[in-house]
Amino acid sequence: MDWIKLSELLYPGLTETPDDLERRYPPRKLPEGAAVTRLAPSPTGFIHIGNLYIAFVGERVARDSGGIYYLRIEDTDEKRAVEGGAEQIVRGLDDYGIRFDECADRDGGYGPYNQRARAAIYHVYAKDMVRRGLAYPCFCSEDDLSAMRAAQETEKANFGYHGKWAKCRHLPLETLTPLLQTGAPFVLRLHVPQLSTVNCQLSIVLTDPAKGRIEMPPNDIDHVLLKSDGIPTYHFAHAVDDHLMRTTHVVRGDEWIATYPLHHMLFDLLGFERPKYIHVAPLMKQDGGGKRKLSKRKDPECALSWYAAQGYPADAVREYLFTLMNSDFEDWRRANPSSGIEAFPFSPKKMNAAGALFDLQKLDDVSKNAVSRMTAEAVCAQLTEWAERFDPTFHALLTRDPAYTIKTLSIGRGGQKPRKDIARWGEAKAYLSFFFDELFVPAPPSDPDFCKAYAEIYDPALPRDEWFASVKALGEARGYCPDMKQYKADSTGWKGSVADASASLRAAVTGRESSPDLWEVMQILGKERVTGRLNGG
RNA sequence: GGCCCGUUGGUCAAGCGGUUAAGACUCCGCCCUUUCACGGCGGCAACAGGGGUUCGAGUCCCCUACGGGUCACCA
Repeated sequence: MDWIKLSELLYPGLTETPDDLERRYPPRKLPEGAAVTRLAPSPTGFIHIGNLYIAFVGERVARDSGGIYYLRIEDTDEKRAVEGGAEQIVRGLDDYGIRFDECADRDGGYGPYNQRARAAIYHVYAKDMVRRGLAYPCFCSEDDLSAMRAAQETEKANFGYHGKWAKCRHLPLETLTPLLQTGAPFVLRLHVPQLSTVNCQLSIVLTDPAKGRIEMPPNDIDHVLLKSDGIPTYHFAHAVDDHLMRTTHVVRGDEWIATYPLHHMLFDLLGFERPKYIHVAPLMKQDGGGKRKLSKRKDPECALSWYAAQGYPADAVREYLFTLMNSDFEDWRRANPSSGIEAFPFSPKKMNAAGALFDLQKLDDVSKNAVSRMTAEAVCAQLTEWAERFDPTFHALLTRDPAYTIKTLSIGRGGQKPRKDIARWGEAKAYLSFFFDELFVPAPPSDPDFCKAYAEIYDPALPRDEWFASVKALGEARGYCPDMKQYKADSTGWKGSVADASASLRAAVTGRESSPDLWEVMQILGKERVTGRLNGG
């Protein structure tokens, strides 16, 4: 076979060489040990919570080493591309503090950062591989391939385009030439060389900080390198791009482990130095007795947009994801409650090899803690922003008197033991309802007479202690024991305890069994509204 | 079916040949307390099963079971 001739037939007039590209994209000038990592999503516009999880890993590996974190859009599949999808991804990740040093509109000298725009680059390597007899055109149709697959199943052979099944592998130039001249569609396949030429390896080894040492048989499949539209498959693009963009650490989902032997072979054949790999296990979901991968179709919490709609603060989602990434994160956070997350000593080695089950209950807890550490002003700002998007009616109430709103959010905040009432902004409306007459839902108090009597003597000028005393005194006169210990020891003769008396007041004023500190609630509400509600109005 | 990976309480998990097998979430109880919370203390609850190796195994090896991934002109 005259491979040079074939390469000219395939890519006439293409004169650029791999060496030219080496010169155009020289090694980065970075300090020793600086890692270059990337996020490489498809521009579907949909961000999976797992994408964010992987993004954090890559971002931390780059940042912690003083390296580069960049975004490459893998738009090689037309069917999946969505208008504006790439921008949505950048914006969505930005909300969670993910920033890219390089991306489509911030070229760091290694672009373009969209794979479709790199077609000419891939063709240089494609032509070079054909010249070296490492790639060939394949004219098999979809039907041919499914027939092959069916035959392999009956013969119990390994699936895939390899060995005797690779029909187009040995087509002579005389057959190829007319086909190509008539413009018959073809894909370019890898021509797997004799194993002996690939360092005689009987097995290849992947060493991964998260997964340990994995040994696998070498690739023997003639995988597709370029699709019929001339755009590469993931595998070929991965090798070319991550080499040319000088990626040092490939952070990706562990579903790629199975194709690692192919990637290993591609890097070797192309003469590229292989990067390090960090394969991240998927986030799982409890499903009946077992667990499965979080699914875009079945699980709403799979989408990053869901967290925004629920009103989970971005910080909380990030904190939770970090607890899944490195299990000592929680201990670190307890010891360093106010440190920025970048101070946490993240390590890929500490990641679990198996997929972690995503637990919304735990997220709520983490989120409550995160919210409890925020100032009232910060809570107000985020809540208002959330409501503007997702609950306009509530937004109108919150912004009617911002100072008032901040007061309602200040109760029990800022001390050593802050309250933990809210996990997500979507819960805030119910939590704050009694502060707004439009939302207030009255509940009948257990002792309306007591409430009315208390309305007579309520004095907002009283400081908290004296206010307590006045509740106790009136309660005692009406049969409520003022001393909890005494009441617990012997309740005979009492209508209830001062706790019951308070509960009655709380019900009248807030319409609920539980609320923040009643004295402060009353202070904020003002005498008129308090006495009105105590009187059943 | 082939090839890989995984399996410690309901969940997240520490553990790196000798531990009373940490800690966190959930749930329950008690304490604190004017209430609601917060907080404190305590409780329930685990090494998938079977064989080895070893004085000794959650930790090393093998087998089985179960779970996951992959085997596209998708990434």
